[in-house]
Amino acid sequence: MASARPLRADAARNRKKILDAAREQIAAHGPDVGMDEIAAAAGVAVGTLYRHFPAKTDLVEAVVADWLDRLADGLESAVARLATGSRALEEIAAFLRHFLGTAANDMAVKAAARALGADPEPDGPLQRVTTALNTLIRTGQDDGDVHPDVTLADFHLLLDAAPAHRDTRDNDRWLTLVLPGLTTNGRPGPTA
Amino acid sequence: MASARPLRADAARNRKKILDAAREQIAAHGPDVGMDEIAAAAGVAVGTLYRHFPAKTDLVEAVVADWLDRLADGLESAVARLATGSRALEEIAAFLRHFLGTAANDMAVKAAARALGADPEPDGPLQRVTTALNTLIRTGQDDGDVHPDVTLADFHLLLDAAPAHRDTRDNDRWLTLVLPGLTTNGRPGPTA
Amino acid sequence: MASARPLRADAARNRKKILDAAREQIAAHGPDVGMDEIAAAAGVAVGTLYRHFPAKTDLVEAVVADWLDRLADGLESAVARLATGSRALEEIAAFLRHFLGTAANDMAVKAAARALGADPEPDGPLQRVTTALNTLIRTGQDDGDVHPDVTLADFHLLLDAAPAHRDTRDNDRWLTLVLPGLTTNGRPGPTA
Amino acid sequence: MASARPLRADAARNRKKILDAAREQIAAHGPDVGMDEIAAAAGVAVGTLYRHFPAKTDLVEAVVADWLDRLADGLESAVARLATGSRALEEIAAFLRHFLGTAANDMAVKAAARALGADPEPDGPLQRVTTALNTLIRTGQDDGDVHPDVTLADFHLLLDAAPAHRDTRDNDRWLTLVLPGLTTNGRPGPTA
DNA sequence: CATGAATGAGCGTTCATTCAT
DNA sequence: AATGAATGAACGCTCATTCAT
Repeated sequence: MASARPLRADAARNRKKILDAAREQIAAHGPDVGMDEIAAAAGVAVGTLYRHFPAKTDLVEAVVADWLDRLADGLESAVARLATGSRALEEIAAFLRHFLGTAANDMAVKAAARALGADPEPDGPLQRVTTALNTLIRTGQDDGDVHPDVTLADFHLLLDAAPAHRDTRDNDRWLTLVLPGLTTNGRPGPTA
Repeated sequence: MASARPLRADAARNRKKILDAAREQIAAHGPDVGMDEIAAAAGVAVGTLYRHFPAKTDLVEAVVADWLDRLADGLESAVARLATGSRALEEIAAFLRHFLGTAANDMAVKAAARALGADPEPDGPLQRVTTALNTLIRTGQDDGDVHPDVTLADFHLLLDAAPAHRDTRDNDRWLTLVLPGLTTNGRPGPTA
Repeated sequence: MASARPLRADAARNRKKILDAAREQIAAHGPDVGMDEIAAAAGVAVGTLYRHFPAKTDLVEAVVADWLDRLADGLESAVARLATGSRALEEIAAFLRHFLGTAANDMAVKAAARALGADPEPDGPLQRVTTALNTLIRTGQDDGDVHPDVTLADFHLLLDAAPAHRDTRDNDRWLTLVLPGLTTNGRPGPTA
Repeated sequence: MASARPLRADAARNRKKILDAAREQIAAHGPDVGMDEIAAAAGVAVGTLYRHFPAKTDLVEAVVADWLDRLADGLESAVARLATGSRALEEIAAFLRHFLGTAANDMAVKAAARALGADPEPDGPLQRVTTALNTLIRTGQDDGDVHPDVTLADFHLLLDAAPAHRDTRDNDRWLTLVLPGLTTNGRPGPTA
């Protein structure tokens, strides 16, 4: 049972072009870029855009889902690395750093992170992110690195409106400030 | 000799009504609310809005300035309390908590925080905020509580990304996570 | 039976200030200047402006009437000079030249000339202009200078289309082109 | 390879409908008619207006250009007729008469004539008008009919604010009054 | 009477969305 | 299925006019 539509080859190609163009345009000019501009950037007509995404909302959601997919890929790789001796806290830090870097995707990412709090439809990319992140957190806690009261919700809280600066220095500094709160070292908590 | 124009009693009342309505509407529906809606919420006609604020930009800026004014008041009180034995770190925490609470102002506040990085016109409310916050930081560092490498820019970084939730529990949790990074305890830094 | 209202001294002064300001502003920025701008230029508040002229139309009409008054003054002087041997055709030429010069009043004058076709309320300034101009025409025809078929309507026709340039050279050239059609020399007509 | 875009059949039809409606509306109610009114008169939505003419300015310019195009057609036909024995002065008179008749286009024509003094972009309709008119003038001068000092600028002067009456009688009379100034008969000039 | 703040219809323009080609 | 022209509600803003002070 394929998910409703197998999608012809050229249609799939168009879908990708649109998604890429949308990400770029939204990143470059904020979420208020016109549909026409996105269409032009994708090299298609508006009509085509609407054939793939019935409303602007749908397009934005698809961009976010696309982005979450990549995040999930990264996180699952991180989880895999745990088996080869990598330390969970370091992977978490790397994830945060990567998130902020990607967040050069700026405005769109905000909406994306906001979606982190939304309904995680089973098997959706959000579910994969959630699962992988939870694994990292629990492992980090087992290692004694991550503070025992840390949950997924904390990441939501921190990343919801993460600094969308494209300045690496700012991102690094933000990490420096925020990481202690997640660790046993920085916050000798109830369990310590 | 008031600053340029004494402003008639009823005009001043209207100005306040508009500012209040604008804050509420922007908080409720984001910065894209129509001027007509703000006017309706304020119980005046659009023309009146424009008499007081020549362009939407000016209105938003005024809302932000208004909010910064209150922040400055709070911060200066905090600075004053230092003289009576209050501890700077505690005042900083209180300030952050207050900021998040006020930030039920939601979207508008974001713009405000963003303005923290903007040009601090001398004697403007931003200048007052800056000055007071710097005093708190420096005092906290002299107390040995605040990490020596913390600067005003760090607050900008953190507050820019502050969760604009109106949930007190979330706000408290955010503070718990973020505070360690600002202290010598949480982050035994280079100086320690 | 004074014409409805004797008008207090200061009110009369205000009326004049407004009229002058209106002429200047309309001349300078076209007939679309805002009432506020005219009021400001007159040094009064809009309300005062509306007390004197219930609608913008009335103000413009008053400006035109004012201008016609001056024209009438000039024309009546011209008529008076006929008695001392002045030639009517020359006076007509002088009048046209003066009209064009005044027309540096530009846009407003157009409306004025247009009004020349409007209802000439008895004893109004338009009536004076009409009477004097008719006298000049008839005298010029008696002199054998002005073509016998020329009427007041011809002046309306020509002046309606007068170039509202402030360039004297253009005005002189226009006169050169137009004058022959009004004379027996230039147009050896049916009677000649 | 048409000039940039071939334009779909229906789009071209709409463009014409809009241009026609604009000419009519502007003629009827002056250049300040609302875009909505023009759109309604054309039987399209405002958006369509803006698709064809990005700003009101562009629409008005197009109306003028359209009108100049027709003028140019007429003038070039006149020039062509010179070869078949037609007299230049008569063609000039016919042109003026036609201009005034067309000028029932009223207000729009004013702007058009004003444009006559504007930059004659090469190959634009204005250029064609200029060229043809110059030919007529020069030929008329060679014929000994048109006064030797007459130039294109004189036509600009006369037509700039030509009587936009739609009354044929008025137009004929205006021509009668103005023509002598352009001829050697009416104005026995320096050369005569 | 003068003042100037308030009114609100109207304007030019944009843009998500629809639909004829 | 793709195209891009058409739609029309909505927006920010202006300005002649009214009316409380």
